[in-house]
Amino acid sequence: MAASRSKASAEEPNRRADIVRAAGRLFHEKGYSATTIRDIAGAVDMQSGSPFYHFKSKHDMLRAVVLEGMDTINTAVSRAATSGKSPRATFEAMLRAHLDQLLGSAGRDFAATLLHESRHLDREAQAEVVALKDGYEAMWQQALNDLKQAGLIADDSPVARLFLMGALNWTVQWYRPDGSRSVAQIARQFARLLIDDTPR
Amino acid sequence: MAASRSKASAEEPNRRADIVRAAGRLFHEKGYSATTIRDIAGAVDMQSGSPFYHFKSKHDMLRAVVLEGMDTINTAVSRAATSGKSPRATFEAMLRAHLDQLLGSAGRDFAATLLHESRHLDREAQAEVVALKDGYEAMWQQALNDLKQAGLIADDSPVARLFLMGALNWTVQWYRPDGSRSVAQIARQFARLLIDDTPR
DNA sequence: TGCTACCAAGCAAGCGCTTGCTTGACAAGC
DNA sequence: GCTTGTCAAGCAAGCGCTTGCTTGGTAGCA
Repeated sequence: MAASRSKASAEEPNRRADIVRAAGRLFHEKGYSATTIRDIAGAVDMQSGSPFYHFKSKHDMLRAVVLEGMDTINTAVSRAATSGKSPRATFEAMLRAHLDQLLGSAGRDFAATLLHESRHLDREAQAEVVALKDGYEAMWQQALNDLKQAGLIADDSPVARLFLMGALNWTVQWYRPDGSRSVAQIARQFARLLIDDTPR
Repeated sequence: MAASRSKASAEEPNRRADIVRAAGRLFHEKGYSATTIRDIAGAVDMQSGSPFYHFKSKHDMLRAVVLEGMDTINTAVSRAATSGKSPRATFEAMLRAHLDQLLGSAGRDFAATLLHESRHLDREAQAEVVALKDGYEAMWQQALNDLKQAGLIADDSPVARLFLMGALNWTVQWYRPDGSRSVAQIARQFARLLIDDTPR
């Protein structure tokens, strides 16, 4: 979104974006079903009926949050994937980008909601998300293929990709911003776990 | 569970267990908040007030489901861990046991609810689960330490363990029983991704 | 007779969402 | 310069329904 609008100044209120942000945070914290319209409205100092001026339903709010998550993570990882570095460096940059979106304060709530609450979307919106996700995962599959071609990994099968995506996405469950490990450190260590570049 | 009761015959009705099973399935399918007491009661042919004879609240049902999940997966993996085989074989047996509980028809719903709905427990029950989970993860940490000692992996740090647990637990999101890969095949491939036993 | 396991009915609270109306900003007409 | 009309962005109230849970009663068995 945000792209269809020409000016994105911080001056204008843009309450719609406020609602999406608040909804994202609450969906992430409490889950979609346990979050009420009154929670969301209260978080942006509105009456409980007012968000429906901007969204036609609660499902529609979820859709906005999930698509925002899909878009930002896709953009960030695409940029890393096409940075034109070596397969190994490209791969680690992709890891860092993915984890940044998932764990960083910027889009954390959107990405987490995307991962955990998408099933509450109606069939139509769900298909929309699946299509975007397929494209996203194809990008990772390509990265693994490149690593294999370069002789850096032994297995670039789809299961290997799912293995990796699982390890990445599960970080949401245990990563703490105030912990001892930075996102970049985790990305590097994950790369090392898959790529055996120490001669022996 | 099932241990605190002496007889576990299939003859006696044992409606309480029926409720736990139905609740587990529904919590897994729709999520805790989106599942109603009426859903659960209906699934076992009861009126909506009747489950409260067996459980004092909906939270209590969730607690029963989650503890059942924790218990069965812990038991299964413990048995694999102490089977006295080589570190490599033990490890793969543990992978298979974990994935069996997570993906097999037996305890799938319990395990999945444990993974995704635990946050809806009250603080008290949550602490109970965390304590059990810490013990469970320590078992995996030990397995990684053994692999490192045997020279089969390069990294046995906690991050490596979290990496592995993530890959394992994420299988819930993509595994399909009617798919082309069996659980045992996935376990083997996962082991190969971490252990480099092909000489080169 | 007493206990287990349940039903039938319903309560209070909270749910998503709708409705009719207000308010401030801005532009056009005179 | 003042009125008039339009519009976006809400507010205040509440509707119909669902929620988790309670209660009084009772059939069946020991």
